[in-house]
Amino acid sequence: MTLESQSTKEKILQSALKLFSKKGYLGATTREIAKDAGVAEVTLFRHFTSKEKLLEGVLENYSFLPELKQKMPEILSLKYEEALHLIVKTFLKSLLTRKDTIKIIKSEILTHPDKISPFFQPFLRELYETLANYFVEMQRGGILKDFDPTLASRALLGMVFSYFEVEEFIFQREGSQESYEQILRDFVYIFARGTLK
Amino acid sequence: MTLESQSTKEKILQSALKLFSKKGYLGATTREIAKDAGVAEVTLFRHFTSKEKLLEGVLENYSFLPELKQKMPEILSLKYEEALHLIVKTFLKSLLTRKDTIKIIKSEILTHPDKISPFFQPFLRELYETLANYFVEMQRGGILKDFDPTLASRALLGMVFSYFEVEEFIFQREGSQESYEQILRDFVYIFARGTLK
Amino acid sequence: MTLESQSTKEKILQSALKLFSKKGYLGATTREIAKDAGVAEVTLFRHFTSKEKLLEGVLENYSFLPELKQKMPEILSLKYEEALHLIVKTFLKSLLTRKDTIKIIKSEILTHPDKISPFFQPFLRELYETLANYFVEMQRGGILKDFDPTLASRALLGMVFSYFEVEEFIFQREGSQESYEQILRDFVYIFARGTLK
Amino acid sequence: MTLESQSTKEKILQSALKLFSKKGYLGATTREIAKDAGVAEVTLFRHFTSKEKLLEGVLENYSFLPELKQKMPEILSLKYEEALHLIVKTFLKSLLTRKDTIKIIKSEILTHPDKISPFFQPFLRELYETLANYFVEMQRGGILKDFDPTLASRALLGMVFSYFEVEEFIFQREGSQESYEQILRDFVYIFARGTLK
DNA sequence: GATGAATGAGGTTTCATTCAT
DNA sequence: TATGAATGAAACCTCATTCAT
Repeated sequence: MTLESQSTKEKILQSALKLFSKKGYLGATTREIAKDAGVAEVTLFRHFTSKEKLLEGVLENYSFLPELKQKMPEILSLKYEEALHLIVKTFLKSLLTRKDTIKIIKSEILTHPDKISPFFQPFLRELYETLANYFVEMQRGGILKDFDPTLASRALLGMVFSYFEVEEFIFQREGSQESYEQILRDFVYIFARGTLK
Repeated sequence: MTLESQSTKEKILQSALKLFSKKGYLGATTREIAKDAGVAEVTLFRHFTSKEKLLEGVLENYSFLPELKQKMPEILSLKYEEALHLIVKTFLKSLLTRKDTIKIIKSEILTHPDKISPFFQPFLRELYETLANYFVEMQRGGILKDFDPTLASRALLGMVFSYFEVEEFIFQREGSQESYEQILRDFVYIFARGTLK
Repeated sequence: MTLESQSTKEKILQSALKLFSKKGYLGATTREIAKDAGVAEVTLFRHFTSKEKLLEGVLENYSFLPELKQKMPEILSLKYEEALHLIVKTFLKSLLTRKDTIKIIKSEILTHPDKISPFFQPFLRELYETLANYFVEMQRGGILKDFDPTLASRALLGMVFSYFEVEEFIFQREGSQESYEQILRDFVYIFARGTLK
Repeated sequence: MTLESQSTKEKILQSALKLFSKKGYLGATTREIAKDAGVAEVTLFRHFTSKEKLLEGVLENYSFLPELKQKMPEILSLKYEEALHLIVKTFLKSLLTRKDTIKIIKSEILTHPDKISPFFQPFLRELYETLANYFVEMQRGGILKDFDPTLASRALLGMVFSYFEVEEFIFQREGSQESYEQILRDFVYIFARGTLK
């Protein structure tokens, strides 16, 4: 029973993620989400009270996980340029994996800032912080120049994110991890030269 | 007559831009757009046939202009780092000016790719091309290293755009030109060092 | 001027006849009638005040003319069966000529009885009367049996009208005068035998 | 459940029949149909998807039934003139019963031939056929002259239908079965004399 | 927990018509 | 006389949601 019901909820969430990301929050109707999930429309409301709660559910459920943090020890043991490469590779991988969620965030931040921001801002801050800490470490080690570490984080991640955004959403290119490999190398090369002492 | 009518059309377009960017295409109703423009709802349809045509009108009307190109001569006469600074400054200025249009593009690309892409892709390609040409010039002059010029364009503009995006849309920080000044300097510094021979 | 204006009015009436008969009174819009007539929509209202007045105009303008009456002398000089044949032939010809008007009458009598009846009832009554008078004449001459002459008129015309109706409107068969020739002969034959002494 | 729902659907169909026949398809609004049926407007759309489907529903639901066929054995056992009388009486009864449906057919055939024809043509053909078969039988028995049996069917039914049409729809006379009795007798008398050997 | 039936509110769009020129 | 621009009213239809089972 609990299992059954969990799975029902899960099915609804998956359909919602799929359809919200394809048609936007307003464009996807509860009717079609329910149909896609194979349940009656009312059942959706049993589980989520309102469409907005469903959106929240989707965002919570599929929230980013700090995979980067988990890789931090490995990163610290690598040479600077290799470390940067691992960082952006991990970042890009998570972007590709969360592509649907990112679509929703991008298209709903405008109309539901109150729903999106509280969940997305902390993630961003922590991401920047984590990377900035790494830069501070390296600056202390005398390896890097004395730049604003948070700003540099945003520069590096920004290059990657913007590239990803344009490729996937503007040019609609469905890139694979591998297809991004060389680009990441080039970005890292420029950034590394620009920040090394 | 023509003047009157143009101004009516213009008023509708402005209201549409405002409301589409605030509430999204589906979230903004023709009723409130008309009301905001101070005309009857039917009048809107006399001028645009359908809501979709209105969206097209908004996008066409407020289309980006290659202000960068116009500045190219001046850019070529400056020292590399100063040139980069002028480039990103011009770019950011246009982002801030077109903020509402960008909002619409970001949130509707998902659900109206057919409407948005044809108008946005060429602009992007030309933007990258223009900047890449500058890099090629500088590489020929022996000033820059031998990197992929288009990719580098995207790296530089990506940093700026991503920063702009996060500030304005995620952190909702209504930044002025001036408030971005130092950040642009820092980005340019990193990028310049990373690309100079 | 008067000529010009008459011709404008006439063009509108023709377009209205055409479109009312194709799409019904409600189905045809003033916009498309005006467009078909090659005038601005407002011009139509200059000439007819309202859509209803336009319908009246169409009905008046194209009203049936008692072509039968004009043929009465000839009819009286013919043998009974030949006379009947000329009568139904004349009747059918007028049906085929007025087909569009008949369409309108059939489809609008329901929703505009007040507009249609006053114009159509007198015509019918006169038609029946005229034919009945002929029957009375022939009964007095001892040629025909002693039946109700008006009822017999309606029987004869009813056969023809019903056939016409089914062919043209139900089976959509655009018949020519000639294609009806034999059918009329058969109808007349049955009716003649049924009424002759 | 099923019963409840059937009754709701039935109520809507009845109101639609009533209002379509009174005001025409375009003249009757879904709003008033729903109101007349005592349900919300949306409910109407839950059951019929679109106004056109509702029209189809009305036509299907109230389709003519070949009551004539059922009476065929009795007819065959009667004398010719009595047989004809029973035939036209049955026909007229069905016309009076289906008056509303006939109104709709008459007024919408023009604008919805695709909806009406497929449902009405087969009925007509079968009606003509059934009656023609009777005439053929009688011709074989040497009782009737050698005329085209289908044409004769249309002549007989045409007289009756046309009379009905003019009375009910043009003269708006709401006739009862009885009021038609004598007229039918007269029609039958003429037709019988005209076709008997 | 799940659902078929029902709904109030509101969406885009079209219509006949008027105003000002 | 003729018209381009504007409109109030209302059309069909859809949405998220509730009720009763």
